[in-house]
Order: sequence, then structure tokens, then C-alpha cells
Amino acid sequence: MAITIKDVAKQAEVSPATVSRVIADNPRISEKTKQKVRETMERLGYYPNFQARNLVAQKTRTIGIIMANSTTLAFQNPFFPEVLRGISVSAHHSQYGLYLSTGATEEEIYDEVVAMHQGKQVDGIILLYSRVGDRIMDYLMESGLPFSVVGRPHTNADAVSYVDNDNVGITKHVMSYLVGLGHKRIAFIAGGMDFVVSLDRLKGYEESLDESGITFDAQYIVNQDDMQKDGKQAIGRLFELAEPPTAIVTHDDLVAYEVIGYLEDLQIRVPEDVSIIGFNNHALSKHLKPPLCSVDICIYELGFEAANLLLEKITDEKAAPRQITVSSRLIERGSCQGR
Amino acid sequence: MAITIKDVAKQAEVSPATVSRVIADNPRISEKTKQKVRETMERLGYYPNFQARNLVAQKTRTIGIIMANSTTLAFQNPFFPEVLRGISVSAHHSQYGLYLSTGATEEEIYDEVVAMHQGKQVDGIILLYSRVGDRIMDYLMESGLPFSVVGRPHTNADAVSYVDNDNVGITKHVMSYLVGLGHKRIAFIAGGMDFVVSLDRLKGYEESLDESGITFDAQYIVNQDDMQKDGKQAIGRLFELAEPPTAIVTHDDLVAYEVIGYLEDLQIRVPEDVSIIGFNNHALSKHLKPPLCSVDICIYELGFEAANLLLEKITDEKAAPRQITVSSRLIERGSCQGR
DNA sequence: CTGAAAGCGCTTACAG
DNA sequence: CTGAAAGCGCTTACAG
Repeated sequence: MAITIKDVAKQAEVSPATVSRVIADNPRISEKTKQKVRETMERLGYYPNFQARNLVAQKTRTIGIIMANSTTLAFQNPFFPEVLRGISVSAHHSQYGLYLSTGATEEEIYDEVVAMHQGKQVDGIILLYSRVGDRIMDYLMESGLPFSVVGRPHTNADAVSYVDNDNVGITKHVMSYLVGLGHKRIAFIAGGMDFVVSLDRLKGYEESLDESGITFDAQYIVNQDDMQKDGKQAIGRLFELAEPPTAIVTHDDLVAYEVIGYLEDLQIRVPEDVSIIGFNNHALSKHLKPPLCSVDICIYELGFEAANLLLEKITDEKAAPRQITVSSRLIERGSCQGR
Repeated sequence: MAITIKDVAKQAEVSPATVSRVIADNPRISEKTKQKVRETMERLGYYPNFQARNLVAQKTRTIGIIMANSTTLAFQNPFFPEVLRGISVSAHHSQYGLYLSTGATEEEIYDEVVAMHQGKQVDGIILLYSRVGDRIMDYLMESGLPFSVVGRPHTNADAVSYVDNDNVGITKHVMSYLVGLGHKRIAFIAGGMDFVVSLDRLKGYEESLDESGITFDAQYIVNQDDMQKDGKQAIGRLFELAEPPTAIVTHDDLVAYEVIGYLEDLQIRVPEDVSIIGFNNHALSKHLKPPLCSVDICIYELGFEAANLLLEKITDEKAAPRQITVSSRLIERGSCQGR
């Protein structure tokens, strides 16, 4: 089949061991021999077989990436490609490859993680999400396989290397911005409550109300399920309340766009009647009319740093777990107005 | 380290070869022995080492995915995650893993393709794009490595397995829809002209004009560079023409959204003054005001079928190249109006 | 400075 | 029905 180290050895009239050492640029090999061997490799078009090399080296130079099972909207969401781009740059820089999970259900994904680990397919894993009571996280903790997480683990966070935004803090900032504009009835369109990021943001929401002396009212919370089942109805209900909200915070710009559509149907004007803020600062948000106020959570950096953390653990077995907080900031645009 | 086939063999008091055969469920092994070995594997927590297995099997059960170097907008675009989802489902079904390119420049990507092939890291490759005079495509053609392409190759298409929409046809359909509505001056916001898909759509545009007896006017064509450099100016120029367009076809919904933003700045109403159509039928397009008319190109199917084609070639060395045309359809919505 | 040998963890003809 | 041996393509102590 392909040219092996043996073929090169024979042609160059040295032993396979010597060829291997030339590839590794071992200093104990004479320059003369190196020249000869390299020339032969060149001539024969030799290329090392990574599988064989990895088998003896007991490593793969590959990172496994585990993504949550893909609901349609999650996939339309630019989070995934952007975080992947960040990971990609870091991995490529350190000459690591990327291996992707393909499972659709939690069960399948779990099996893949086990296969990646036990089957020695990857040197470490990046978990692209953090959810409450996640079997996969538990498995990783016990496995001894290096891993890092995008998002704060719900339990045992100190023992894990992860990147995250200050979700409580940024949400409080968003809220105090709205309160500062004179809003008191603020609706909150939350992400899935099994995700820690959603819990943190809800916590920020509640703490902020508390500090502003506004009573929490569960009627202003719209959960993910209601939104997905019938978004139009969920938004409609908000505005049938005796005291409808004057501002809406959504967990994602795309959701904000959708909400804006429903508001137009209801003849509710943005920002005159209702202010609205999204998260993730989608590329289009600045082009909307009015431009959408949004929180930039620096998705690229989240990916980039998650990969860095993982590579740190892979390189140094006993590196202590580290946590990185990636900055986030509110971008004020026309979709919010004082009252 | 980990449990190997030898450990199992020793414990079960059989030879490693027998354990291997039990794993492969070889019918020549007695049920009794199988029971005993399986029990031991279970007890010891044995898991096969894929690297070792792949080395002897001379295959990897892994598919390499090559994406074009990621300009920011390309990554915001839902095309990538959606096509990946399609690939993912097919690959997972056949128990293949996904290995992703990480290179940023064409040079880096080329090197990765060579490494994937020569280093025996993948059994085949899916090229997620087709561009004119692409070195990577040339390399793949000569390599003998199974591959498939999303998009019609610019040359030697018959020799390649690929999936594509009928881009000429669907664009003609879009155009005749607009012409049927009474439009004669139709602008065309094109994708990058190094991509075959863009060439095909432009061809459809021109052919349609021709058939409708409308003279082609290059002033109505906005190319990718102008759009990226200063989209607002590019659109502004269209409407400074003595005869400004009454309809705009854009190569992507996100670009359409952007254009709509500029039109609002120019006090040009959609659809009253100008009709607009996008491609890719983004999840949000139906929520826009007015809802955006768009072409659904079935991105998921493109990915799914590209993976199927590749797996066909991997499984059967001498499978003839096959081409699959994935359907596409115009979804009429409020952003277009007769005149 | 270089080579022969053993081994990474598996599979698969070849024997019996 | 099962085992001993060779081999996938590489690396790395151990000798010399």
C-alpha cells in the first residue's frame, strides 16, 4: 500500500529505527544520515501513519467536542459555529485535531463520550454546555480524562476547568439599565432551565429586582417550553396581564427577533411601548429597525479559552483546575427607551 | 494502564485471539466460551482500543469534514451547522465519527487534507463547498481517497460524487416569479464569484432575463466584495441609478435582512417600493415584517446526502460517482408584491 | 552514532 | 472450536 518507514529504511540503507529518529529529529543522528534519509523520504513521498504513531505514543492529538443534542433552534443559533471557531483556532495552533460528537439523544452522546475515552480516540474533551445533573459531566469527573466545559458546572465547579461569563452579574447590569430607564415591569424570556446559564441569569434577574425594591412576579417569566410550543401565545399572554411588561429581556437575539414579530402583530411598538434586549449580539442585530440592544458574551473567546484550558490539562497531567471568566457587555441600541 | 484484550484473555483462560473473535461475534466460537468471555469483559470493564483496531483494519471509521476558511459572516450563517447536522445524522447512523478541519487559510486547509489522507486519519472526506480552480479538489481527485462534495465541481463534475441544488433552475424560477409580478429591473446581490453556486445562480439570473426579453444590465449586480466593504453604500448606489431596481434577489436571507435595514434608512418601503427575496429560508424569515420571501435549499438534506454518497464510496471501492440534486423551492411571503 | 528487538493493542490467516 | 504466530506501522529502551 502506502510507503512505510520500512520502505524508506531499505532505500536509504539504514534501519527503521534510524528513520524514526530522523522524523523525530533526534540529535544523536548524524547530519549526514539525516540528509540521506530525508532525501529518500522526499523521493518516495513518505508520510507518517498517525494511527501507528498514536498507538505507541498512547495519545491522539485530538480533542473531542460534545455538543448538546441539537434542537432545531439551537442549531440555527450562531453560538455553536462561533464557539467552534474559537476552539478551532486554539486547537490548530497547538496542532490538535477536532473530533465531533454526532449523537442525537443524551443516551447516544453518553455512549460516544465513553467510546472517545475508553476507545482512546481523543486526548481530552470539551463539553459545550453545562446542565443540571448531567450524567456526562459526572462520567467525565470520574474518568480521569482531561476535559473543560463552556459554562459553570452546577456542582463541584472548583474541581473543573471551565470558562463562563459572569451571567449573574451581566444580567443584573442589564436589569439595572432597564430600571434606570424607568422600567418596573420587566418580562424575562428564559432559556432551558436545565442549563446552568439560564439559572444564573434568572438569579441575576431576581437579585436585581430585589435590590431595586421591585417585587418578583412569576407571571413575567416565560419559559423555554412555552416559547417553543407556541411563542405567539406565550407573548400574547404577557400583554393580557392587568399590568403588562414595559420591557422584555430575552436569552437570545434570535428569540428577540421572533418576539418583535409577535409584538408587531399585537400592534405593540418597540421601543415606544416596550423595550427589548437580547443576548449574543447577533451580526444582524445592529441592522434591525430599531437596532436591537444586546449583550455581547464573546462566544469566540469562550471557545478559545475552553480549548486553552483543556490543552493545559492535557499537557500537564497535574495542572490544577482553572476557571476563566470571559467578559460580557451590554451594547445599548435603539430597542430600549426610557419612560 | 487500561484493560486490554490480554487481561481479559488471562482472566477468562482463553487466548487473546478468542477474545478478539468474541468481540467480533465470530460464529465459530462456542456459545459457552462467548458467555465466559463476555462475562469477563463485563467484569473487568474491558473496552476495545480503537486505535489498535484501526491500525490493523487499515481504516478509521472517521469522516473528515473540510469547511471553507471562515469569514465572520460565513460562520454566522446557519448553513454550516445545518449541513453538519445532516452529515452528523448519516454518519452516526453508520457509526462513523466526524473529524473537522481547523485551518484558517487555504494553505493550512490543504495541508490538513494531505495529513488526513496520508496520515490515515480518515476514511474519506466531505468538501463543504465547491469553488473554481480549487487545489484541494484537485488533490482529492488525484489522491484516490473517497470524497464527496456539497456543490457541483467546476470541472470534471461527472467523475465526482456530489450533491447540489439545481441552482440555475431555482434562480430562473425566482426570476420568473418576479417577472410575473411585473418586475423588469431586478437587482442581484451575488455571493463570492469563486464559488460555483454563485456562478450558477448568476447564470440562472442571466438566462431568465434573456428568456423574458429583458436586457442584462451589470449595474444591477452587486458583488460580494462591495457588499462586505460597505454594504450600505453598495445598496445606496443601486437607488441612485436613473432607473433603480424594483426587486432585489440576495444570495442569503441574512444579507436580505441587512439590505432591508439599508432600505429603511433610504426610506424605501418593502414591498411597496421594492420586492426582496433571499435564499436559505432562515428560521426567522417568516417572523420578519413583512415576512421574507426565500428559497429553501434543504441544507440538512444536502449534508445528509453528501454523507450518504461518501459512505457509499467508502463501503464500495468501485462504486461509480453519483450526483444527487436536492430539491429547492421558493417560499412566497409578503416581501414581494406585484406592480 | 546506529541497529536489533520488543512492544503499543489489536486481527486474521494458518494449523490442528 | 481454539490457539500460536505474524503483522498493522510506528517508537524506544537497550546494546554496542
